[in-house]
Amino acid sequence: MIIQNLSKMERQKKIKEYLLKDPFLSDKKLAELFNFSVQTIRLDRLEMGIPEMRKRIIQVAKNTSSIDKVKSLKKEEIIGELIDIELGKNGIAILKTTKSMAFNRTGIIRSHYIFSLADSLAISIIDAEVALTGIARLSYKKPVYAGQTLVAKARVARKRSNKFLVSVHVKSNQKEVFTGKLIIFSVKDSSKKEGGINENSY
Amino acid sequence: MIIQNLSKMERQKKIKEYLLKDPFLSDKKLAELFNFSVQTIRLDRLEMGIPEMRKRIIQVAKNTSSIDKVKSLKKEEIIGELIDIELGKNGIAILKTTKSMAFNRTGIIRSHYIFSLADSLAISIIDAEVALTGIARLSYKKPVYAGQTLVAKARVARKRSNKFLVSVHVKSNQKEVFTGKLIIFSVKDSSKKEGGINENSY
DNA sequence: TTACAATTAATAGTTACTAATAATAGGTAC
DNA sequence: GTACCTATTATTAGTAACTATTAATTGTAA
Repeated sequence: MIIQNLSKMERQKKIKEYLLKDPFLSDKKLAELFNFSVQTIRLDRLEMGIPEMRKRIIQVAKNTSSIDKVKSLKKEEIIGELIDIELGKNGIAILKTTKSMAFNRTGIIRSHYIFSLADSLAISIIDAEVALTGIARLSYKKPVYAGQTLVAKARVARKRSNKFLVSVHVKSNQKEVFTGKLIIFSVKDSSKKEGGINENSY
Repeated sequence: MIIQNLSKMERQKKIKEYLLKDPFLSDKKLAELFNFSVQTIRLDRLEMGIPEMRKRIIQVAKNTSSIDKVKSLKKEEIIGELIDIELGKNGIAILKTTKSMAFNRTGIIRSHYIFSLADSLAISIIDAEVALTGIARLSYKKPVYAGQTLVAKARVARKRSNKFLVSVHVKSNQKEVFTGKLIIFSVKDSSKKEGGINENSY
């Protein structure tokens, strides 16, 4: 299954996607897959800041792959898939909706699935051992239908002592379907930061 | 000979132990740790049939990455039990919380389970074929611990055309743990429909 | 045609190995 | 003492999957 005739941007986007799905692909295999030279693939990786295969594998093994940085939630506790995170700042999670999340009759996703995505992402980005939701304001903009993929972006808008105001925007096909403002309380601080921002997530 | 054999055996045993704890150790690092040459470590690994570092890491990575990243809420887990309802007016639902709904570390129930209870109850008391949550204000008063039983009471506070303001109060042991105000939109009226009781959420 | 981006090639150096062979230190057996 | 044996260490050649750098080639648009 060789892919051809791709623009540079398209190729880079695809490389990203492929590596998110399968971090075990070497440059050589990618080159064969996309029918470009190994050097081109390497340049692409460099431009996108994606580390080499061996480092990616180590990340996966250590679970340093963004998910492990999360202290409040373990990976099984996160609804959706966490794809990028900067602790204390922001994060992105994706949820692929299915029929089982929807009302049978309409195929519309039940609101609490969307809230669950937003809420667990919001909690994930708090840099604390224990984080609890206190107050939330939710706004559902558009119905989401089973099969649509939701992209949630959360951002710490304000911090006062142990109180975090987190805003979450959920989109499907570039269109906003949900926004929420959550006030989250951190119960314990885990401030033994080990600087390394990014490389973990791409 | 015996003494040396013993030390060799001891070393190999230790290597095994070290690698079980930390599969990321290279031969070089092991050699430094045990103060033996890299070649000796290699021979030890060979004798014990332990693969090289990179292969060990791949094993670890494949194991951990096989974990299902997308965890969704199961129906039985969120629904709770609808114990009383007056369509268009009010309703009561009960949810027995379990460990699987809680943070492992603290045993505190994840907020979206409580919201799910409140939201699906609120939707179910709306006398409409399709009801969707539009806006919600949530307030978590107290942490709920796994094992506690939650009682949710929902009431239609106001109705304007297809817009319902529903307030939900959730208690555990007579104490309020959550309140929410939800604005729910009915999309179609079901007052004439047969079996007008909501399959929507319950 | 020139200019520039995109792509490919080529080269040297790295890590963490495998595989094979050889050298050395120490003891044992007769 | 010499032959033998084991454990250990060293050496060499070769591998995959890179990084980093420089250079050459191809394509395309002004």
